[in-house]
Amino acid sequence: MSLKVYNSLSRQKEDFNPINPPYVGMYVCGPTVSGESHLGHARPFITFDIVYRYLMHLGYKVRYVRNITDAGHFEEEGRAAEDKISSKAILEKLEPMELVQKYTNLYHWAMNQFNNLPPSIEPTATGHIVEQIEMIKKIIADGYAYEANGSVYFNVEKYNTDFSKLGKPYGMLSGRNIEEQLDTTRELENQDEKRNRNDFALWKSAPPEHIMRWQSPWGEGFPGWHIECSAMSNKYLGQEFDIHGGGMDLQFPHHECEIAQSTVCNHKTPAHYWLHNNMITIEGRKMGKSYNNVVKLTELFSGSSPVLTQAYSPMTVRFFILQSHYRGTLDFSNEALQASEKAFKRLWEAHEWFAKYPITDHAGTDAALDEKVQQLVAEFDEFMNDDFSTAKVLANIFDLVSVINSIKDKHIPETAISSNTLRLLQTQLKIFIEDLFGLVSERQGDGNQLDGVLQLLISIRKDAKSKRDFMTSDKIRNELAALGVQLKDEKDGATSYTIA
RNA sequence: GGUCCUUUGGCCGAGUGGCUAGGCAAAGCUCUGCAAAAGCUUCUACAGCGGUUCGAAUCCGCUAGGGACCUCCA
Repeated sequence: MSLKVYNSLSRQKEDFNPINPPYVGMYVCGPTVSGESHLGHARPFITFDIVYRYLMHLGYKVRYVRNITDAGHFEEEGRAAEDKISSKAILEKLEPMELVQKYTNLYHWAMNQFNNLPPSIEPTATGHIVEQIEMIKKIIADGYAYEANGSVYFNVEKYNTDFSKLGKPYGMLSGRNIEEQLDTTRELENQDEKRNRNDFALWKSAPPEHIMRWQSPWGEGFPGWHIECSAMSNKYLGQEFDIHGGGMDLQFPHHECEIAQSTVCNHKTPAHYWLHNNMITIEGRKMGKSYNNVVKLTELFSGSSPVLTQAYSPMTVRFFILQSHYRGTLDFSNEALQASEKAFKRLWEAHEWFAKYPITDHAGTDAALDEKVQQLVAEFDEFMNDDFSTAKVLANIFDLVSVINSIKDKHIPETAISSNTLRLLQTQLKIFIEDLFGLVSERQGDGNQLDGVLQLLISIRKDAKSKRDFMTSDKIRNELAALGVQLKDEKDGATSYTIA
């Protein structure tokens, strides 16, 4: 059974066959670090983290390249105006790299909170100005770009005419017909420099107040919005590579432009498989700056956004995202997040208990149950191979959580299921929950000292209970609960605790 | 205006022709000093209308609602 992925280019699920197995090259569009990451940004990075982890699980050697866009317009609220006053001392002026550093750090912090694996290479746009200029030169030399007032534009019409003959029209990824577009595109600034409305900038001449600028054959300026991904994917993954990922909103024009640029330079469509995650919505609308409905990740984790009734942990969010398919929209609401929070807790507690469960050799007494467990486990791979259906895997895992809890509470004897099946379950749950889904324990603060104190309180409470002194035992339990420590009397007489 | 997508139970969300999705919430029971947790049971939906079919949430058409992209955007 092999992996199938939905390819936006062909609009269907295809067998995944890398160009040069066991190697796989994957490029994912990273963030623009001119502001703080929000919940919407979490989706692609968690989605492609799962893709990355699963490809490695299948034995591929993956080079995962995810860029950081740190070139362009960089302004911080309240500081933008100051910057234009040239007489300011250097430390008072807006230094773009300071912003880049600040938001890059925050972004890395958030990725870490989500337990996303770092990519193999994380190139920056500003670190690849030379490569971008070289690529632009090549596009001009081939006749597909022209200069105007120190800016360079890609000639979309010429590209479309020439490459349509080769079956690669502009718009092939997003399913757009460029001829139809001409009358529907809105009026933009600097249209006069362009020969055609569909043309896009490869290099922009920098006006005097623009603080990020580089020397180029066309004068001082900065690269266009699409060229960096072409230049960096080409450099680190080659002219042709396996997977290109990103959010659906990047399909047009960003990815379309990437295809055009790379195709001119290399005469090849850069990526074989284009994977796009769908958007996170809030009350049915896409989360985005223009809608004024963003929930920043720092607000999400601290609960400080006005739309949040409480804080949600990184694992709750990760679990929430995994419960849906990456190609569908996912609607955010407090109710939905709270459901995920509880569900994740239940899943994790069962997994944590079962992972340490000592299994002794025995045959199973309940063949039907044994078979059901095996079936549920076997389907993990099947579902993941079907375009990364994490939601279905989780549904199966919850069926298994019931089985595990039944064993824990002795509603089902351990011997019902054969030790071989139990061991398989143990192994596979660890692989899928921890290694592939990247879920981790959220328990914090259970250092040795704290644990010792709690064990002491539990022991005092147990003595009180045995003397039927429920006043004392309830006082301990209730006051600990008020402090966020919840005690739980287990079936075997022991008491466990969880810290909120 | 153009292109495309979508509409699943109180909420979130899988699912593309016949078989229980799953989670959360709610109700009952079991367990229990009480509580929490857990287990079992119940709630069995597919926007509306029409068509295709032995059979449709799933395919087709129409109607209505919602959304995305066309502009920086994950």
